[in-house]
Amino acid sequence: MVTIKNIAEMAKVSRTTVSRVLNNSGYVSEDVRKRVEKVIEETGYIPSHYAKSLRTKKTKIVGVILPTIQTETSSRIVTGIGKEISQHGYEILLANTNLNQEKEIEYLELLKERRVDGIILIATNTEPALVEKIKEMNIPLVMIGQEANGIMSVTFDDYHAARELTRTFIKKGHEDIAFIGVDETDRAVGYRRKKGFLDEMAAHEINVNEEWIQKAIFDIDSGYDTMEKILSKTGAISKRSAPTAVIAVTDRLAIGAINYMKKQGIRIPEDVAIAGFGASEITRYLDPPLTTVDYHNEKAGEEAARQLFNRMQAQTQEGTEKVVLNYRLVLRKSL
Amino acid sequence: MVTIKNIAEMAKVSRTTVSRVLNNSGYVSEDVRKRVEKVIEETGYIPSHYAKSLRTKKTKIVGVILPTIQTETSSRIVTGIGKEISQHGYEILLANTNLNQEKEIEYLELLKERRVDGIILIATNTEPALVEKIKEMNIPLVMIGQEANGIMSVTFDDYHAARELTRTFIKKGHEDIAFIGVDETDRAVGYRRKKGFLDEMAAHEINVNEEWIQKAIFDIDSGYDTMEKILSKTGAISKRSAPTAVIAVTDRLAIGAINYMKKQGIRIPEDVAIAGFGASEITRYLDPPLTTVDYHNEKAGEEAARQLFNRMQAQTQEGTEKVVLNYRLVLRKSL
DNA sequence: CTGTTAGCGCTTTCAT
DNA sequence: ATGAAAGCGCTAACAG
Repeated sequence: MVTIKNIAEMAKVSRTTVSRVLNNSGYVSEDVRKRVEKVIEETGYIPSHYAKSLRTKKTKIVGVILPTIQTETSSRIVTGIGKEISQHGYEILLANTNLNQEKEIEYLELLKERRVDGIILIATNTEPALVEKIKEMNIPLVMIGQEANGIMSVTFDDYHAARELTRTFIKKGHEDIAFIGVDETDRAVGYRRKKGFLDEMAAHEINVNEEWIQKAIFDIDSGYDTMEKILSKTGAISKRSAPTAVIAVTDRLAIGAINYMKKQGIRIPEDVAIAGFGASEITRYLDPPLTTVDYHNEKAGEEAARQLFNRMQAQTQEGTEKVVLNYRLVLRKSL
Repeated sequence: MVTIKNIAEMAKVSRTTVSRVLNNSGYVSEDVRKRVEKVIEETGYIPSHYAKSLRTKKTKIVGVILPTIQTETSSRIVTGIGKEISQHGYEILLANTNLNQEKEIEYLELLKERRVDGIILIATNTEPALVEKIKEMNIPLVMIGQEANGIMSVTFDDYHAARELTRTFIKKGHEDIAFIGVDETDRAVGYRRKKGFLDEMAAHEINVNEEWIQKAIFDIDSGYDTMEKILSKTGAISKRSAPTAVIAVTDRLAIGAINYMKKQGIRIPEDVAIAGFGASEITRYLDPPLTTVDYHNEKAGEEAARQLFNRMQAQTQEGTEKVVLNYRLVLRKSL
């Protein structure tokens, strides 16, 4: 592999000079520059980025830790991050935990070993062990999707989105609304969306039927099963014996629920209205098209990258700006 | 940032010794090892991976170039790659071209600059400029999804998958089959799948209606539009005036086509049968569930990683093994 | 405008 | 069993 030293010798200049033409820094006379460039051209020399890093203390890499790349949310966020950072000559080092929470901490260490300039964490939880680890890392880090004390974050306005969505159902005359949620260790998806729903119901003084509030896991089949469970419950509190509407905390859960209902001959939205969260591409093409909440995931990725760069420039570890992105209700025929 | 030198001083040993305990290489007496480990523990020292790379000439990074991460194919492949390489202490450096072909070549240079140990390219074309660039790169590289002379690859058996799928349609009594393809610069998806279709039709001596063979681009709406176009054509060659079946080269195209047909009141599969390729998750949950071809994308990623490691170990740049993965027809109600 | 020198943090002979 | 010395490829004072 040809090095800067070889180039210097061949062009009969010093390594410094070669470095200067490489980086367009300092003075280099035209003819020397030409000579050096010619040699570089001929040899196909490509400078070693990590040798450079050793001196400059900058790897120009940001580590991205995520629970899985196989959701539209994640892949859109990663796309957004990539767009923003590539403009600054940065690249993404990918750390996929495959939903294994322990690996989040492992990967933080790994990324430190790699001396990444910053980290973006697409989080699914805010467990103390994780938060603590992040704080002792001493590397600029921004979290997406969850927020925690003293950590920079870009989050979605889950609470208000859930409230507004719920309000929309209520306005359409629904009172018997079922809710398919997920575990509350996921503060954003599990806790806040549910709280938004409950608070809005309470604000309208509508009783909720506890049996219609169920917890699922993150996949389509679970939406199916959970819907079955809900419909098997009689409405002890409610006037009616079955809900007229369902709010699912993700589009996939909603799709599963719809599948179960269709199988039972329940018409959507005539018999039961439904909505999800996430605005996954397919929701537009479902029959009927699914009402959902668009969170601008790609923007979130871009924004997180911008925040990260801000912090990286500001030499300080102080300040923990948090940005909360807005959302957009996508009203479609399912409601 | 604490370095190996600091540790050495604090433990009153040489850097060499610290290095030895770090890497479990050579002899280190028990008490010295203990002493060093204690200091490492106390200081929270984490060795710099790229400083190590500078000496060892191994970055333990594989670059992954892909057209977009926002398809299930890509994200599954990346997951597969990640699983395989993380077992060897490798990480993924992500290079997302966002469907900009020129960037493929740009990123090859970038990855070389980063001195990645190997590259996996999820390819959408095999243009001469690209192939040439790859060959002069002198870095182990395996291509996924496309194949080219002298380049290692992991590909899907598009040709036979298309033939078998077509045969299945024919066996069910279909002769008037429309085909929604894509541009043939994509040899795998555009050319091979089409060729498989045509050859199988020819083998059964069934005439194809040229007007029912249309070219789309890679999105759902294009499937919709193309289906509209096909149904607007009268069947000049065929006995009937409209196709009784449609083969779309991707699931998304099929979904678009289905949406158009549903809108026209065409029943599936009673009036028109349809199938796609890719086995995207949603196909199971469509109404009716979509017949499709499962290509085991995650396995493809793993396999590509394994091939890459083989090549990286074999010091030679010789040999260009190509593996062709098998597929699985997923027969569902849409056919 | 150009070169000399030193050093980033690590590993690897080669001695001892 | 441990250490000294050299060097990986690059950049950054500092001289001149």
